[in-house]
Amino acid sequence: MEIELSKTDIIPPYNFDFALTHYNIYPWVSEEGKLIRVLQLRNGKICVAEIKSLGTLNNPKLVIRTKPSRNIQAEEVEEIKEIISWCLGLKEDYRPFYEMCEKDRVLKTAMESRYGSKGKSYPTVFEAIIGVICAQNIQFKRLYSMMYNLCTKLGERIKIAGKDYFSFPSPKNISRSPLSIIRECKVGYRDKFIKKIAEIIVKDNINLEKLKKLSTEDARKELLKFPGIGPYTANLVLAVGLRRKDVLHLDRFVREVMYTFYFDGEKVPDELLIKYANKHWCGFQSLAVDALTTNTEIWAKKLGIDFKIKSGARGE
DNA sequence: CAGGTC
DNA sequence: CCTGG
Repeated sequence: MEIELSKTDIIPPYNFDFALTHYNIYPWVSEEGKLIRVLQLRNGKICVAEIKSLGTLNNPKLVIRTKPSRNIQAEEVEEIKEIISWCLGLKEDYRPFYEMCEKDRVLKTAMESRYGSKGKSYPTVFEAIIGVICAQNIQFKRLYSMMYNLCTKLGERIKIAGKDYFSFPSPKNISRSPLSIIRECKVGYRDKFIKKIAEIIVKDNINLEKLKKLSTEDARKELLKFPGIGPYTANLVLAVGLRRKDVLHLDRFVREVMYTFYFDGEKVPDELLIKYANKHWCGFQSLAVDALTTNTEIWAKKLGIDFKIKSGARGE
């Protein structure tokens, strides 16, 4: 089954190549020009979506091929299209953000090589929450192995052309797996949080997708109720799980980048960083931070700065 | 010993 | 608190 997405589905500019080469956290996989991932549909069905580009930056066109190809209902096709559109931000208009970058020499430089890129987000709020919890306290690249382990040990397996693919595990799967198995995924102290959150969702029958309809403030309040979710995790979930642009997460990488490029290398208190972001990147804080923390060591050279922390966006 | 949370 | 650096 092939699904085509063109002008009416994608707001240009759209840079598919960026999506293909950055932040491919399992179950996202990039293979031979195709972006692949397993999806679990509302009715529980597991399928694989393979996305490739046939268009250009200003005339984007994507084709989604779904496997297995048989027995896909019309409403399932629609659902797959919606999921992919959401994850890749196809309907997001980033032009106001680019306009803002024009006035910021650092952001302008950071965005130069990724014009038309749109942040990749998680298909479900649940996957976003677990993903961000795994992102606490680590160098970014470790996130890849944690998510890979969770999927291969606890996700659903599907074989396509002799190759195994895994879905991101459902709350139910996680909630009923022993702590020791979750621990084996090398998630460390996060194991209890991950299991606890899954248990709460199953026991209280919570539909996390409803958070997408709430205001950023209300959604944040709901997120903070879960164990293991503090201000950092809540804000990053809002950014990568709910596509909120007006949130800021401060971790060591973000702090370091802001000190270096906006405060002359001086370590200033968080309050000042927050104030700066709100003032200068108003409404686009999360997009600015995304730009600043992606391939930093590469574009920093154009500004004559030798930035020491590696970004991890490309997954090494 | 990070670093975000408890 | 875990784990990788």
